[in-house]
Amino acid sequence: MTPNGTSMEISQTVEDYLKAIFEESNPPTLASTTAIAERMGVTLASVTSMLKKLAAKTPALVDYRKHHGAKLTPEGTLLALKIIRRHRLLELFLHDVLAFEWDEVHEEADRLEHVISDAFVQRIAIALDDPDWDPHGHPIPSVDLEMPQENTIQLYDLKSGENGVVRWVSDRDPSLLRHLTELGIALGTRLEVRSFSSLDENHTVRLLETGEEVVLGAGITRQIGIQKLD
Amino acid sequence: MTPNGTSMEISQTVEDYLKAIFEESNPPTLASTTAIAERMGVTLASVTSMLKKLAAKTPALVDYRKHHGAKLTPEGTLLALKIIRRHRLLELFLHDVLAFEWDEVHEEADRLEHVISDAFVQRIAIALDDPDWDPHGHPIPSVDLEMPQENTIQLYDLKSGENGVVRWVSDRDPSLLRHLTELGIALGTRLEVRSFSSLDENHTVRLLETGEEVVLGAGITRQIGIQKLD
DNA sequence: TATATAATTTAGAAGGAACTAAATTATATA
DNA sequence: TATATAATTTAGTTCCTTCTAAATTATATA
Ligand SMILES: [Mn+2]
Ligand SMILES: [Mn+2]
Ligand SMILES: [Mn+2]
Ligand SMILES: [Mn+2]
Repeated sequence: MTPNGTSMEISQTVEDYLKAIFEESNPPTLASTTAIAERMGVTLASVTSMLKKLAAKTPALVDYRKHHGAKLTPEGTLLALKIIRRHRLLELFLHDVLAFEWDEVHEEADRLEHVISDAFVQRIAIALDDPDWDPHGHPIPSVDLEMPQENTIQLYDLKSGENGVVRWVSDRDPSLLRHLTELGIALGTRLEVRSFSSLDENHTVRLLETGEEVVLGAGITRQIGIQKLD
Repeated sequence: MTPNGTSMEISQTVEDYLKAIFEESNPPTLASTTAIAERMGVTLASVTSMLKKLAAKTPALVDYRKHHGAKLTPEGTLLALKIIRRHRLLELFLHDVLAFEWDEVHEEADRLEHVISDAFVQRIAIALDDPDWDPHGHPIPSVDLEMPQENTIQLYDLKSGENGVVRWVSDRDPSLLRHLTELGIALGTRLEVRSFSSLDENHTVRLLETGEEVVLGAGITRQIGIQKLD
């Protein structure tokens, strides 16, 4: 009997697949084989064979539609949330307690998340006072795996003249995070969109704290989450 | 180019073998296949094939003598020390920072030691102020992999009438550690051997702090390291 | 030295997770 | 609807690590 209440062993690899499928399946859609393969850095063939394995387990961890993709079953979702909780708690712990920069924590957490015990998770959760958000502003599932809700849009979708606060930033690319730090953009930064050019998809944005203006391409504005103001 | 200056990947499994060989080879002796197999909880056949692999690498990590056992080469020794440093720093970190009990840390560290980055090691070393001893009194190799020296004997070898201080305790068996805690034996505890019975190998020991007398079998006295007093 | 016992090695197989190359199915476009 | 292209699956291997069972070598004892 494993900690998740089912009786099966979950390998590190399976944990990573579940997380990838969770992150690729925006509720209505199925996660495509290609998207999973890209995210995991493995071959399409590897993904196919893993999806078949995950679907064949009892209970099934994914619902797999041949040639169309897969989505998590309720059991798979719980396991994914459990790993995401570990990942995000670890990130915050590394950041707040061990003084890692926000561009360093993701990679480290990606390895640690598979080996820490439940006791370890519990202890860092206590040390951090049961937090809701990780260093990139992503919600941390609670002990009973409920996700804190937030209401955000991509900076990309903020219209000219609108104001907002930075609520989350993608953590997949450390160099993006370092770049934002240099620009003076962090969680909580307030800003106003001055203009958008549909030609090159550049936003010109004014940072309200400093008054500075910066020009940001879609490669950046799609990686930033905004809560609208006003 | 890996951090150890050689160009090869070391799997978690190999790391565990190196550690086991290190711990089983008291300098003059070779580590026997049997001892390694027992320590690792694998089959003799598995050990043999791994020893052959480790000896075949360039540079060789072990010096393997068919039918007699193996010992680490200088390269293997450095790798082993590096892992042992991680292990012991982790144990101390778990104990001092995350409030793990001394009987809980070994198992957790045994998993974490293989996945933390050099940056993580460095940061916990700083947080702990570059410590010399782990929670069980074992020496922590320094950054340049030098072992702090200590001069201890097994409590088993302390003679009737002699005094000593507890300097280390084996951490392999959590129940032993909990038992010692209950008896009031910890690192730093001073004691005097009152008597030894060669019939059952029991020591009768007086704890100097409390004056209490306890009877300890060889299964315990061999797992405790003593620095002689006087 | 012969023999029994213990320790070790070899041979063959298996499971998990990945890969490449070939085959198939779906989708987009003419 | 036919065809081209993209996405996915299948088949067959490989690598790593472990295992069991059989064979071999070392050591202890008579
Ligand atoms: Mn992350
Ligand atoms: Mn991961
Ligand atoms: Mn230990
Ligand atoms: Mn280990």
